[in-house]
Amino acid sequence: MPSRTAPTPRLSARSKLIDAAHLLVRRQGYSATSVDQICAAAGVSKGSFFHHFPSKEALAAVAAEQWTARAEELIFTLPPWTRVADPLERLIAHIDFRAAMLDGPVEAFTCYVGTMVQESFATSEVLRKASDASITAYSERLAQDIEAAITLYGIKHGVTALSLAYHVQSVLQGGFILAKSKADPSIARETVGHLKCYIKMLFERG
Amino acid sequence: MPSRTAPTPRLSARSKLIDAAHLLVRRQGYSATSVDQICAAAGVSKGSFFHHFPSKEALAAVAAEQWTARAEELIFTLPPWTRVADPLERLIAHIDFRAAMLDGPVEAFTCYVGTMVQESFATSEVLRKASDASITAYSERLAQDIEAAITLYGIKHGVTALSLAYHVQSVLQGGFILAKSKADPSIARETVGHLKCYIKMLFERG
DNA sequence: ACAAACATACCAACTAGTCGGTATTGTCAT
DNA sequence: ATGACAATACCGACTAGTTGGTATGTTTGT
Repeated sequence: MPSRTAPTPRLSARSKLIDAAHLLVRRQGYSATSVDQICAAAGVSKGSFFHHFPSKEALAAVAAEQWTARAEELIFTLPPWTRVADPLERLIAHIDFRAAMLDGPVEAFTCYVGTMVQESFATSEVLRKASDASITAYSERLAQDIEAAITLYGIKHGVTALSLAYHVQSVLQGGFILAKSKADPSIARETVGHLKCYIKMLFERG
Repeated sequence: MPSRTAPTPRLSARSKLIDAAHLLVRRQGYSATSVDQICAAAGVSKGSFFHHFPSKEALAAVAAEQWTARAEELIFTLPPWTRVADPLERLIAHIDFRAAMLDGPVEAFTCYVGTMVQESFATSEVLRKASDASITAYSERLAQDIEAAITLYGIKHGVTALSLAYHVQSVLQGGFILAKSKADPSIARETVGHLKCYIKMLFERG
């Protein structure tokens, strides 16, 4: 005799909660997102929530780790241009890719950890560090490609790879804020255009 | 006979509430800041709060206007370099000034409206528009100086004044996020350094 | 049988906002 | 100057609903 309730693939509640956290926090921010909301969006009961996570803060921190993994895959692994041989070409393709992502509803391309750290940097070291880890991982990964491009082509003004990688992060995060305030991603694409222009000038043959 | 209670300069509760909102929202974000907290920080009762403002949202919107006025004065009027004759020199001085501001505790130099819009863009059109108005006002004001510099010296790649002004905003806002995640302003100064480098290259004689 | 996964009912603390009232002010006739 | 009067500024207790988190179970896979 089959059980009444569906077989419910186990361990899925956990990842559904993380997905829901990504979705809701990107849309409303961390504080404005309640545990009940996350549970409802994930289709999971509150008891289940606190079975998997000791607190809302703990879920948010795990969701930050997950966000890093997701970005690594979506931005540094899956796209075909990540296998382009020339590192400068790869870097420019990276910028173009980030610009192309800036389309559709704002909450679909903005950054989970960037949104979260704004509200939590002063009140939760756990969340601040989780956000920092994600941003740092992205920047250090990107710095590898930049470093290779510098080695191959040189760069003006003694710019360092890691510093430029953080600058890329900065322009993206700032672009998200402008896109939010205008409810329109075009301004963010424009700002990333400036970034591309800057990088190309840095690598131009003097 | 003097009255027992102090003369209490009237209308001060209103501005004290606005100041408290700036302080607390920059530190904790909008949602995490309660009306009670704002009242306590301002030394004002809750009854008084709702006498001056119909809602928390309304205070936040008025505080955004006030933030614009404050920025206009602090950044575009008071500093002596705003009277430098050469517009390009003035623009570079502006960037240097913004970089120099990035010092001390993070919540002391970050942006009230940038923080607020992150959480409210999807849930409150009132706050989104109030934030946008502030960011737009800053950018359009800065674009005047950039326009003058372009007229005088020309610029590479057909960059427009307003677009570059928004790029400046973007880098600043992004720098704030990095500073928050690292609990250290130095990374933000570095990113503004890249911005300065970009602008100088754009205006270099070809 | 056993532990992990899930659910429901519940709690104390906190939330934005209301309400009835008091204190302080400026205005104006005297 | 002074007293009457209305308007504005201010106060703190209250409410209805929400918050993160807990306590106590039931279901499920092995």
